Order: sequence, then structure tokens, then C-alpha cells
Amino acid sequence: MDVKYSPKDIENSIYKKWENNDCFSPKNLKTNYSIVLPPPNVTGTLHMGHAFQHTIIDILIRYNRMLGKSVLWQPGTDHAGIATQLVVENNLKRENLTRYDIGREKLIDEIWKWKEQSGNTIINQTKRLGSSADWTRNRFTMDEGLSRAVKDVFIKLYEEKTIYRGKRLINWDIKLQSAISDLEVTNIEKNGKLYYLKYPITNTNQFVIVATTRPETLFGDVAICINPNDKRYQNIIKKTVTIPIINRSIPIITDESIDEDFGTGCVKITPGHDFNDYELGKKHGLEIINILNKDGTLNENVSEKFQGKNIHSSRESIVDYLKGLNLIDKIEDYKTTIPIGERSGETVEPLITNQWFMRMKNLVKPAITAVENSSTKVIPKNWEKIYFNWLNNIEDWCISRQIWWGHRIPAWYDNEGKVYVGNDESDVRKKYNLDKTSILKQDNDVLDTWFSSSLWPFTTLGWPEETNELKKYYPTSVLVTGFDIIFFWVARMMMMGLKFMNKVPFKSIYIHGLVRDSEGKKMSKSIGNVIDPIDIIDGIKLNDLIEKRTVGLVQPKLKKQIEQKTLSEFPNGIQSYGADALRFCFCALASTGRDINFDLQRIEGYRNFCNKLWNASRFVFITTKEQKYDSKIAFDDLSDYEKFLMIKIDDLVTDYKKQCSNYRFDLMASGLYSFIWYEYCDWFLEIAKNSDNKDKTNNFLVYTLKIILKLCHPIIPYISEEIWSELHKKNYTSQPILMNSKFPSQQKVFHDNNLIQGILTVKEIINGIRKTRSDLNIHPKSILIITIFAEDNDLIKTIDKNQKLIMNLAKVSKINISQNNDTISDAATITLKNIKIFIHTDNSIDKKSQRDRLKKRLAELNEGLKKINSKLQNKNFIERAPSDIIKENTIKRENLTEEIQSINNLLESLSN
RNA sequence: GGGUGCUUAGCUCAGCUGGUUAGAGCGCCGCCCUUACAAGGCGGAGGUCGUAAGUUCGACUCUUACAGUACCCA
Repeated sequence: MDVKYSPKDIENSIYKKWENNDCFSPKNLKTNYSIVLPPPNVTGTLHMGHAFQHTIIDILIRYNRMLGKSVLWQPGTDHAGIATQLVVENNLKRENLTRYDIGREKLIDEIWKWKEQSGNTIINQTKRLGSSADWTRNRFTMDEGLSRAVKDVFIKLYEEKTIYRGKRLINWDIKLQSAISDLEVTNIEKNGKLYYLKYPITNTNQFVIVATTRPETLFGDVAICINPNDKRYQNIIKKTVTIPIINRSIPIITDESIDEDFGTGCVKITPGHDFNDYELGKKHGLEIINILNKDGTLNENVSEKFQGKNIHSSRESIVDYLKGLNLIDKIEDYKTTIPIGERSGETVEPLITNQWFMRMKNLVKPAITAVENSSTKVIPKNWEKIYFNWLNNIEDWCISRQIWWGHRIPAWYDNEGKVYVGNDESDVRKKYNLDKTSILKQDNDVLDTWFSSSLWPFTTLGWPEETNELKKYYPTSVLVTGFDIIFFWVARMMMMGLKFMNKVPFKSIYIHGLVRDSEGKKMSKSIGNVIDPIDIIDGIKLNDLIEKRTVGLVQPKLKKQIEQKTLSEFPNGIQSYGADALRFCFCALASTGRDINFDLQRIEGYRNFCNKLWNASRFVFITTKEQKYDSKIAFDDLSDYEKFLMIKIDDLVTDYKKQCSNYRFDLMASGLYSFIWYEYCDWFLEIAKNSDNKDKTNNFLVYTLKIILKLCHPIIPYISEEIWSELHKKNYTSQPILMNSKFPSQQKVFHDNNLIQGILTVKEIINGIRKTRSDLNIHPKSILIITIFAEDNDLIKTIDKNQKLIMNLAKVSKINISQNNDTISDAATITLKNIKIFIHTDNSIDKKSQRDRLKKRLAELNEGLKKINSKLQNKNFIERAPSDIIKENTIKRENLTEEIQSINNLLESLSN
């Protein structure tokens, strides 16, 4: 093994080793464990969120595999309809082509080509992280099998009338020329204007003043509405007004929902272009007037002057025109919320169109019940509320998209526009008895991407075939996903899983946070703060990083700013940390589901940890050389410290298992970290160097290293596997691959409390000596002679037994142990609760500095004593606190008093 | 406007059902290149736990209000 831990040199070959040995496919064992990977989009490359998620999944997968279960990690990718089509369309744009130039067939061909390339990229990146998914089962949402399942589901839901076609108001993305679901719209607050328009009251010279943020939609107005209780307007109810410019008459109606305080209290009702108005229009039986073409231009229902103009850019000219007619009362500044299409970034328009919808009411109930009765557990639990809230207020889901990439809707129309749903044209003809003379045309639209993803947990396992995998691995054990897709994906999978499998798709849902940059900002290409996980693994030069962050920017003017920020945050680029360090880092940061602010400094610490493990292992191998390894450890033959370590390691295993099943990966990581670094390396390896019983100790070194590597493996698989192979080479194990080995079980070692206390006291003695050495500026190399006073017999025995340990770790050449409570004034003194340690030094000790040290300690102790005394002197405390708490405090007081007494005695002798 | 979360050391975060002298990593300071590791060892400094009130023998932990902050929904 090299002196330096170099992840680059080991990771690739280790991954190949796992692949070549078929380590990723599930073995046929009794208990099953399965996770489906949230399929990443084929639009791009792996980001930090994926890396975080994959790390957590892989930890669970490897851990459960080592527990001896049949483990399936089902991977795959998503076709991501709109997003992917946009990427390819953008590529076409560079050649000055649009999708209409090349046509549907050709575009789809192009996208498939892109998918091959991008899909492979993301899989290869995922592999770099060490992900142990079963790649032979890799699925894509548009695979043949999955596409058939999508059709089956669509047809079934259509036949039972859960899916229907209807003309309704939907969110129309003008840029994409497609409907999008309400989830794909984000509302952005913007500084806008509130326009007060004057509508002439018919046959009078009076006006009704109406406040609106969207004056350009007045052509679609069908009513003016006021609150029936609004005293100001009682006289105009039931009158009519004339819409300016087009001079159409509309009624003045009343509705309780109108807010009297908004604007003038009079609002215009435009059901064709506003969701609230649409509902209100339905309620009052109002006509719907659409004024918009699909490309965002105004249609024939508006005044001729404005026909063919873009709805957004014509606002100003319409307002100007109204000004000319003297029909603008005033214009105020106003904060408005504007709906923006998440993918296109353009303003979304409500538009009446024919679309396919899924009726959600009946699907929702089982999905709610399943979480209520814990058939599916949500972790952390607080996300349940958000899940319930959304499901309880659900709207029908608009599932059709007017794009080309995706699952084409299996519906055909005849010349009269009558719709037929079936598998394909011939199936439809057969099903509906249509002869060859009738012309059928397939629906042009495709399904929302999330339609196929909602089936992911069972379609990937082979549904609608009743495969073995489906029987074995459905319901899956846990879904690991981010909170941002609870509605999009999780809730819909719950509904569809329950609908088609009659069982929840996962027993638990673990919701993790988002990975943000070190300042807590969302990582985004447009802000230029993205970190590619592969760059953390391999490292990247500053210039390359800047290049990567600034190429193809949406707003090129940000380039300078991004350059500077990158320069100040990564002045030397990013060095290579390796996949293991990255994984350990994610593991340690995965606390209670909150977002992660990713800081490179943090990862450095975990790379160092890997190096520590590496070198500790080297030490074990160097020390044990050709040791003949015996896996049977006789507890009684071990030294005190070895026994102590054995117990500690047992505690560690217990704790690790507990934390893993609680999804507290942070606690799991920190437990492992501190055990290995502090207990194992700092104490045990140092102690082992001076063992009295080399053979036994060496054997124990190997034994403990093996357990440690197993515990490490789910988190840091590469380095642990590499070290294990060394172990195997040296014949310390017959198992060639760590990944296939059994997770350590608890040894149920006798938990000898006296032994533990004894070792802790010995450690305290050593720490005390070290601190004093530092306080008194005694050179780390100088060897000390000490005297220890203790009255307690057992204590004396423990100290005596562990003399050598103290000598080696505190650099002491001689220890005098005495039961006489004397005071040696010519020595540096350390007091523990019932022990006094005197350090004899060559130089005479300055009495004043001695006193100062003791006084400082005394002050600390007195502070503690004061607190405890105030408790114990409180009558209410004695009366009401539980007895064990009182006892605990009483013992504490005794110990403190004892040590204080002992320091006081010392101080007295020093003053002489 | 409604909802949810967060606020603990310079930074990033733990602290479970109320009882610890309030912890970790990184950073900082001092000493040490000790034969596994300077990506290291030993030691240390640093916090009135956002503010205020309440419940309690006892509050970082529970309740309420307020402030700041982030996100979700309308």
C-alpha cells in the first residue's frame, strides 16, 4: 500500500471488480430489500443533488446487502418530455432550424440520439460515485415495456372515466405552445400597475370604474362584478355597461367573493383568461370569450386594430388608446404575481383548449389513508402535512402536452371528431367495429412526463407482466427523494401504485433536503454556482471551472461576476478528493431533512479521514506482517484496553444499526468517525505499539480492522474494499470481496462497568499529565517521573495494572504509586476527583505558577459546586425531582467537594 | 393572505420523550516533522443557545408573542 491515500488510483479498478464479480445483482435470499432510483432526466449531467441522493441510497443498499438480504436497486432514467425536447430544439436553433422544419419523425430521431449520449453520460457519472445499482435492469421511461404499461393504464383509466377529454381553462405556455400543469407554473412577484378603467353605463353618461392589472383582456370581459353588500354600488346592480373600444354590452352582477377593498370594489370578469373568473363564470352561467391565438397573439374577438398583436406587448398600446378615449381614471403602482412557465421561463397564459385530464378525487383517498395508517411512513414526519394538504385540495390533472417527445396519447379521431381509445389503430377498429372506410387520425399530443414516472415503482419491475421481481420487490422498501417533487412524483406514485397494485409503492419515504452552495443559494447554471460532483472526485483546474460555469450563459453579462466569485471561492480550483470523501461528507451532512449548504472545507476533513483510515490500515499490516490470523477472540485473554475497545466496538455496531434504521446518517457518520479516529487510532494503535503480548494484540488488530472496514463499507466503499483486498492477500480473510461480506453482529460482550471505569480513569490520568506538560511548557519529548496517590484499593490496582500504558502515552519513565495521602510540594500537581498526580521535573517548579494553575481549576470546580448546591439546597427540588436525579447530583457534589478539598490542601502546602 | 421550517462557538451543523460543567467538524492560538498518517500528534481559547414573557423544583429542549430568515401554497 502506498504511503499516501490516492483515491484516483483505486476507484476505477474497484468498481470494475464489483461489476466483474456480479456484485450488484440481487441474490436469492429470504428477506427482500428494494429501492427504485428516482430516474434522473436524460437532459443533462449529474448534479450535487443526484450525488447526495445516490450516496444515501447506496448506503442503505450496501448496508442491507451486508445484512444478508436480497437487495435490488432498480436504476433508470426519465425521458423528461419538455426539458429534453427543449434541449434538442435549442441544438437545432444553432443550425437555424425549428422543429417544424424537420418534422415530428425527424425530431424524435434526433432526441433518441441525444438520449443515447446523455443517458449514458449520467449512468457513467453515477457509477463513479460507487453506486451499486443493478445496471442490467436499467430502464428508461420510454422503453417498450414501460410504454406498453403507460398505454394499458391510460386505456383502463379512460374506460372507467377517470381520464376524460374536455375543453377547459388550462395554463398555456406560449413559448412551448403547450399546456402545462399547475405544478409547472411558478408565481413570481413583480412590480406592476393597477389600471382604473372607466366603463360607460349603458344609456347614461356615468361610468363604472374597474381596477385591473390586465387591461388588455378587456376584450374578453363578460361581466362586471361587485359584492352584493357593497353600499356604494347598490344603484347600479343589474344595469349594463359597454366595454370600451369594442362597445359590447355586459351586465353588472354580484358575488360574495368580491373583495370590496380591492381597487374600487368593481372587477371585470374574463372567464377565458383568468382562473378565478373562470370559476365565477361557471357559477353564474357566463359566456367564455377567448381572445388569444395559441401563439400568444390576439384573435378575431378583439378590435381589429389589435388583432395579430402579441398580448403582452399590446398592453401599452391598448392603455394609450383608452387614454385617448379618456377612459383611464388613473394608474397606480401595484405588486402583482405573474405566472411563469418553469421550463420556458415565459409568462404563462390561462387559455381555453381541449385537453386530456385525470379525475383525481377517487385516486386521492387511498393515498391519504395509506399515510394516515402508516402503511407508508414519511420521514421526517412533518412532510406528511404538506402531502395531505396538497392531496386534500387537488385539482384534476391536465395530462396532455402539445409536444412531440413522450408517450403519444393512444386515442384516434374519426372525421366527425369522435374519439376512440385503444392500443393502436387496428385495435381501435376492432374494438369499435370501424370498417376500413372510416378515416382515423391519432391524437397529436403526448402525455405529461410525470404520467409515466408515476408508474415507475411497478413498471420497472415488469408490470403488467406478473414477474418474479414484481412479487419479490413490490412494495419497495423505501423511496429516497427530495421534497421538491412530493407533489409531482411521490403523491402520484402513491395514487397509481395503490390503484394498479392495490398496495403502496414503498413502505417508507425518506425525504432529504436540497444541496445548496456554501452561501445557501440554490445551485443553478444561470447563477454560475454549480459544482459538478465529478469535479470534486477528480479535481478541476480553476480555468476549466470558470469555463464550465460561464459557457452558454443565459445572461452573458453575468460572466464577469461569476468569474470573480469562482476565483475567490476556489482560488486554486478544486483538488481531487475522491468519491469516498464526497460520500462521507454527504452522509455526515444528511441530518433531519434540512437543506445542505455545501462547503468544500468540510469535504477536506473527510478526505483526511480516509487518509487516516488508510494509514491506520497500513500500520496494522506493517505491524502484523505475516501474522497467522485466528478469527476466534477469547475475551478473557485480552488486555484491559483491548477489552475496553471490544466493548466500545460493540456499542458502535449497535449505535450504527440504530442510526441507519432511523435514517440519521449524520449520527451514523459521526459515530464511525470518532470511533475510528479517536478510540482506534489515537488510543488503541498507540497502545498496541507497546503491547506485552504481541501475538494476541496483532491478532486483535486484524480482528478490529475487519469490523471497522465492514462498518465503513456502506459509506466509503472504495477505500474499504481496497484495504480489504490487502487483508485478503495476507490471508486474514477468506472472503475476497468486502461488499459481499456479512455485516458484523453484536458480540454481546460482557459489559464490564468496572473495567470501563478503570480505563476511563487511566485515560484521565494520561490527559491530566499531557495538559500539565503543555501548561508548564515541558517539551513533548522530555521523559517524566511521576507519583500517583490514591486511597481506593481497586483504583490502585487499575493504575498498577496499566502502568505501562500511562508510561508510553504520557512519556513517563517511572511511576511511584502510593496510598499515603502525602503532598509533594516540589512537583507539578494534578488533581482528579480521588487521585493526585505529582510530576517531578528537573527544573524546580515555580510555586506561583503552580498556585495559579490550581486556583484556576479551583474556580472551575467551585462554579460547578455552586450550581449543584443551589439545586440540592432547594426544598422544592428535593421534594419534587426524581430520586435518581437527586442521587446523581449528590454524587457529583461529593466528587467536587473531594477534589476541591484536595486542591485546597495543596494550596496550603504551597503557601508555606 | 395561509402554511411549514430555521435562528446554538468565526463558519457549517448535532443536541432524541425537559436534569450534560451545552457538543462535533472546519477555522483560530501554542508546542511538536515521535519509526501508520504534517491530509499528522499533543494541548488550548471561543457560546448569557434570536428577543421577551410563561409553565416547571429545573428550559437549548415545552407554550405564547415578537423579530429576522428560507421555502411552499393562494
